[in-house]
Amino acid sequence: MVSAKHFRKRDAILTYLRQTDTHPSAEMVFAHLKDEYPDLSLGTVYRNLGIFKEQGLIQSLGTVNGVERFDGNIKPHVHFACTGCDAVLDLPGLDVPRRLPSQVTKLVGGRVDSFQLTFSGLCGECTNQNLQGGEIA
Amino acid sequence: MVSAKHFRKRDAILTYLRQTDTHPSAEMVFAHLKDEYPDLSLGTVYRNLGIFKEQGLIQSLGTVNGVERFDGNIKPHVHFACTGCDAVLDLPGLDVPRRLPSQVTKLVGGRVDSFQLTFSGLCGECTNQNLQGGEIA
DNA sequence: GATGCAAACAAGAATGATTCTTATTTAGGA
DNA sequence: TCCTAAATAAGAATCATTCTTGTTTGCATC
Repeated sequence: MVSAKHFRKRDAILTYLRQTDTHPSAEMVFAHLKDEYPDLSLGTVYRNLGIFKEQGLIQSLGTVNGVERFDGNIKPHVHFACTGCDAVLDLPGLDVPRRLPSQVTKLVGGRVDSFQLTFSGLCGECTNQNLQGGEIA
Repeated sequence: MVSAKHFRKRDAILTYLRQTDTHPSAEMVFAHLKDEYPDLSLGTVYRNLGIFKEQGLIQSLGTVNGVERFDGNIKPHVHFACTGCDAVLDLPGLDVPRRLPSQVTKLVGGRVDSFQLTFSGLCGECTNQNLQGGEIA
């Protein structure tokens, strides 16, 4: 049995990361799983996120507003980060330049493992809210 | 006089960021300027980096190993981060795809302000060290 | 079924980067 | 000279993240 009782919480963390498209932080993962696993601790989430990252099962998107965000989808793809609501969205269908990594390898003279392309700005929702309300402060 | 005595340290911070290509952290800026300004405080560096960032005079490259790195060059360009020695290098001459931002704007339905493309891996120096010594631990 | 071991875990302490607070100093104008 | 606002130093406070310690769980062996 791959998913023994022993690994229930660990599996739940990984499963959630693979299901969601919210690119959650450790805190967000914790909040989501707290209902189903009332005795889950934030430390356990952090530890397992670290393990998954090390194993290459998930990827880190770097920090948004000082908080690290994670992605269960490890295929290279492009992200958009909203500076208004801190949402992180996938940008599917955007082709990532294929030639670039090998160009980089030549330039650096080392080894290129991965890359990360993130656009940032205001998402549609935040833009609309700004236009309607006008109450930014 | 634009650069009054009052703004000496502030100017020094910005000037250093514009001169160097090391993409320093707050701590690194502080260490560099400490010689010339012995009574500079780390808090002043942080505060001014924040101000510059807000004013768009510098850009943040996000965190490398949990530490935020800054760049005095605000023109869009590509970076390489070495996971071995935490160096961050410019990759000049790499063309950033021009069509992408407008594509993103359409997809997101909001506003795109900037993007960030960072490759990561082992730089040439770290690769050589690994090959020679073999002593990674 | 009892025993021992190793992985997983909870809880909270500790760390480290970053921000905030407070009181002081400086520059420039009235 | 006096006043005001910006800049500053120093250290306290905060917050995300990691580490430590002791406990529990599952599994293999007896």
